[in-house]
Amino acid sequence: MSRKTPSPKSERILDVAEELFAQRGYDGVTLRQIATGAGVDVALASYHFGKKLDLFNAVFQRRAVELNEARLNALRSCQDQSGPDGPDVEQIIEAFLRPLEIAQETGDQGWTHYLALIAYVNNSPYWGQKMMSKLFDKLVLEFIEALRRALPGARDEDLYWCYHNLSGALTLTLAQTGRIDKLSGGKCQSSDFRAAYDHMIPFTAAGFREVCNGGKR
Amino acid sequence: MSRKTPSPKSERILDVAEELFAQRGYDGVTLRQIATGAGVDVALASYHFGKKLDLFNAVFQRRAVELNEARLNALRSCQDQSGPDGPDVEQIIEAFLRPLEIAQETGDQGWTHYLALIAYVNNSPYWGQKMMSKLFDKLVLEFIEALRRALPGARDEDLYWCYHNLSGALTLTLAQTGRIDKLSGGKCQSSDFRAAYDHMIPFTAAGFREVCNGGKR
DNA sequence: TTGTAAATTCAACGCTTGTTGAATATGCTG
DNA sequence: CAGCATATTCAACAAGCGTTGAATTTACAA
Repeated sequence: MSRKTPSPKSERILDVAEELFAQRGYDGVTLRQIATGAGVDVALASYHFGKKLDLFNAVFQRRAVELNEARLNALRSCQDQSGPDGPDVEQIIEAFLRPLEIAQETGDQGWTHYLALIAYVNNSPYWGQKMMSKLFDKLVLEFIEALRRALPGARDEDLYWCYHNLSGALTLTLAQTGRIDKLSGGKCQSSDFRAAYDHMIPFTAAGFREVCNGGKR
Repeated sequence: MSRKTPSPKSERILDVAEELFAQRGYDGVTLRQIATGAGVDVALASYHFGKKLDLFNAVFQRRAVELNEARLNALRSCQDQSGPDGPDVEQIIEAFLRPLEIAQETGDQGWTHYLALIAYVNNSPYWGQKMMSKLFDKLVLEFIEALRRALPGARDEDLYWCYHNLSGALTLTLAQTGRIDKLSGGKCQSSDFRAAYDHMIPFTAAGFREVCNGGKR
C-alpha cells in the first residue's frame, strides 16, 4: 500500500474535529475539546496533524475526493443516458445534489457533519474563497458547462448568478440550522435532505430556465 | 428624548465589532482587537456592554428594527399599489430584497458589515435558530403569508421549502465571500447586490411558481 | 469655580489557549 | 525475547484571553 493506514485514534480525532468545527467554526473549538471528545491527550492532535490549522485542513480535505467522485459519476451517468442534446437542467441539478444524500444512505453521521462544515466554509468571508476553490472549483465548473449546454444562448453572467442561487440554497440546507423547522412549525425538517432536494431541484431548474432561457422549456 | 444618546466611542466599538464579527465570527474576534480597531481601551467595551456575548447581541440588534421597518414598508407599499388579488410573486420578493441595497444607497459601509453578520448568524447551526427567530420571524412570516396569497392552493410544506431556497440564496449573497467573483472570472461581483437581486428575483419567483403553483403564471 | 456623575483608562487577576520536549507505552520485526 | 519505530501521554511553557476594581479624565450642571 502506498498510503499508510492511519491509526484508529487519529481517525477519531478527525471525526470529533469534524463535528465540532461544523457546529462552532474554527475558532469556536479548542484542541482540548477535540481531544476530550476523542478520548485522547491534547498533544496527540499536534503529533498527528501539526498545527491546529493543519488539522482543520486535514478534516476539510478528508472526504473531498470521495465526494467529488460521487458527484462527477452522477454527472457522467446522466450524460451517458441522455440523447445527443445532453441532459436537461433537472437532470444536471439532480446529479449535483443527490449524491449529498450519502449520509442518510450510508448511515454515517460523519458525512452529515462534513457537509455542515462545507456550509460553514462556503459561507465564510474569511475561509470561503480560498478553501472552496482549491477543492471544488474544477467540479463546479464542469457542472456549469453542462448547464450551459442545456441552456443554449445563456449569457455567462446569468449562468453564474443562477449557480450562485443554487449554491446558496444548498449551503443553507447543508448547514442544518433548524430554522426552517421552527418557521414551518415542524412541517419541514432540516435533517430531511431528501425533501429539501425534492423541492430544490424543480425550484432551481425553473429559475435557471427563467433567467437563462427566457422561461422556455 | 426617551433614549439617552450613546457616546461616540461606544458607537465606534459597535462599528468595529460589527465588521470583525461579520468577517471572523464570534469566536474569531477578541475584545482587544475590537478595542484596538476602535482606538479605545479594552475595558471600555465591558463598561458599555457587559460581557462579550452581550456586545455581540447589541451589535446584532442595533440595526434590526430599522431593517425590519424598511422591508415591511416595502411590502405594505406594494400591497397598497396592487389590485384586489394582492401583489404577485415578483413584487413580494422585490419588497423582500431591495431594501437590502441600503448599504449602497446610503454609502454606509456599516450596513454591508451588518448584512454579512446576518449571513454568518443565519448559516450557523449554533447561533442561527435562536438569534434569527427572535428578531426576524415575525417579518418573514408576513412575507410568507403574502406569498401564499399570490400562490393560491400552495401547500404549506412547499411554501416553506421555497422560502428556504430564497433565504439560502440571499444568505450567500449577504456573506460576500467573493467566491462567485472567482468562479465567474470576474463577470460577477459579490459586492454588486443590485446585480444579485436582479437575477435572484426572477430566479426565485419562477421557482415559487413551479413548486407551489405547478408552473402556472 | 466647584461638585458630581459618566466615560475612559490603568493595571492586574485567574484561566485557557496552542504548542513542545521529554517520558512512557504499544506494536511489530527479527 | 530483544530492539526499534511508532503512537501516546505527561508536564509545562509563554502568550493571549475576558473580566474587574480602582484610578483618572471628561462633561456638564449649579
